[in-house]
Amino acid sequence: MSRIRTVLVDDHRVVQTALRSYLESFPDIEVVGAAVSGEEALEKLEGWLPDVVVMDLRMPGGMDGIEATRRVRALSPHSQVVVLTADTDDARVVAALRAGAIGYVRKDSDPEVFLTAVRGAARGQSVLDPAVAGSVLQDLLRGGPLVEELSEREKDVLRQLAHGRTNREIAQALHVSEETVKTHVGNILSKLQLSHRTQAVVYALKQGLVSLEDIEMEGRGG
Amino acid sequence: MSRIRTVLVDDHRVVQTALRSYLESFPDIEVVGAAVSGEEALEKLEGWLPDVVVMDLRMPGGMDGIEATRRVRALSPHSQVVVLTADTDDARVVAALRAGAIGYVRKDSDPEVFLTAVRGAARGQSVLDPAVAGSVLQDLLRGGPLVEELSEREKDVLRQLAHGRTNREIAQALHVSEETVKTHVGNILSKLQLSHRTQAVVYALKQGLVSLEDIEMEGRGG
DNA sequence: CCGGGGCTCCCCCGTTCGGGGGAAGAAAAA
DNA sequence: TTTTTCTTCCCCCGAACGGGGGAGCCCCGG
Repeated sequence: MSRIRTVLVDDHRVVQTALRSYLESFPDIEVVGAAVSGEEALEKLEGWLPDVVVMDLRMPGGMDGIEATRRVRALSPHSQVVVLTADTDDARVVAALRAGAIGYVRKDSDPEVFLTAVRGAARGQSVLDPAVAGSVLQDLLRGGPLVEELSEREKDVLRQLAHGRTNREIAQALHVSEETVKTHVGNILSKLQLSHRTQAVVYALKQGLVSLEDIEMEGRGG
Repeated sequence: MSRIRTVLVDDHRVVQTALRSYLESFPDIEVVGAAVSGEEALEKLEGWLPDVVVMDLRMPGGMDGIEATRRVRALSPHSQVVVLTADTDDARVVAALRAGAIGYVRKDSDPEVFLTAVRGAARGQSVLDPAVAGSVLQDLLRGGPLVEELSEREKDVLRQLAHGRTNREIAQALHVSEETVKTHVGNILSKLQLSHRTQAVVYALKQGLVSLEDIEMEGRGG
């Protein structure tokens, strides 16, 4: 039986290299490629022909791990995606599974779980980290992430909200009237079933719509 | 010359195991121990007698990597601490260096940088990730993180803010009047030189005062 | 063709925020 | 000791916010 062709997608190159070293210490696993972004992974995917793609959810740049998972599955249905992430947030895990991931392992899990997930994925078996499988399934049952219900414009406004801007500032940034922004904010809160913009910001961050690192603090010296 | 005695402190056990595999592939490095928390590392430190402690900043539990670094240095001055973290936020890096770390490497750096930092630390040399060394130095010059200027009570309020609560809700949670909360919020914004509570929330998250994972979304159907 | 959704803008209204001021007690620092 | 800081609470006021309504425009799908 041939070795499991594995690809690593993680923007943390130190971690990526370490994972490669770890996985290759097992004779049944072969690391045939690695990428630091979803874009890079997709470019090279057809050249690698992997059985398993180990995907980090949290990545900088335009494409996050969820979107990357979706496209990997579309481009190469044979390749199974195992999500390996530090994320403890159920919402994003659920989104990843919806996007076509077959396995999910947290970085703080026992390494044996990770190995099992990779080997399982190669056989088409789903291995979910037991630490969160329960709550994730609950999430799946009770409906998907509400962000996806947001229109593009509403996501724009939500991103602006996450920068701590007022309606007026958002109006200027997006070149619309303050009234329009009010409408969007109202619709966002309504769709997300929240009541304050502060909650919307936390929600945006949890969903990965914006990254904390992307936010330059305004209005302070420094 | 004997091998560099190294200890890994990272709550991500998958990553920790992978790093061990990676480091041990080099003949001059020996991994003599590993811990998933600052507490565990300190307990076993004197048994390990490491030359280098590789420390992740972001860890759950009572002690974070910064406090752990401080105590490692106090308990075993021979052991040099290299911070290895996904954190892209300067503030916490500066805090870690203040706490006595000699090296700092981001997880998305070139693995070579990490190796250099470990080997340098063993010789007492400081290796700072060039990707951020500049901005970190600026931070050091312009003074420490503003959070430290906040009183305990103000941090309590800031944590509440991060949950998207209104002044009234915070008042109930902390068992004080709404007026008191208003005072605290005002002082927080003033001290942090911000103008909206939403910005304060982002600030709290960036500083690690609260973790995104700690925040249970309220006010939505779930 | 007509309906629905998205984007834009406007009105009104009550609530929440943020900033200004002051004040009292307790605890810690000078 | 005096002084400062922290914590608590109160006042007033203007600005910002959230919810409700309506309206016109465009585009896509039935």
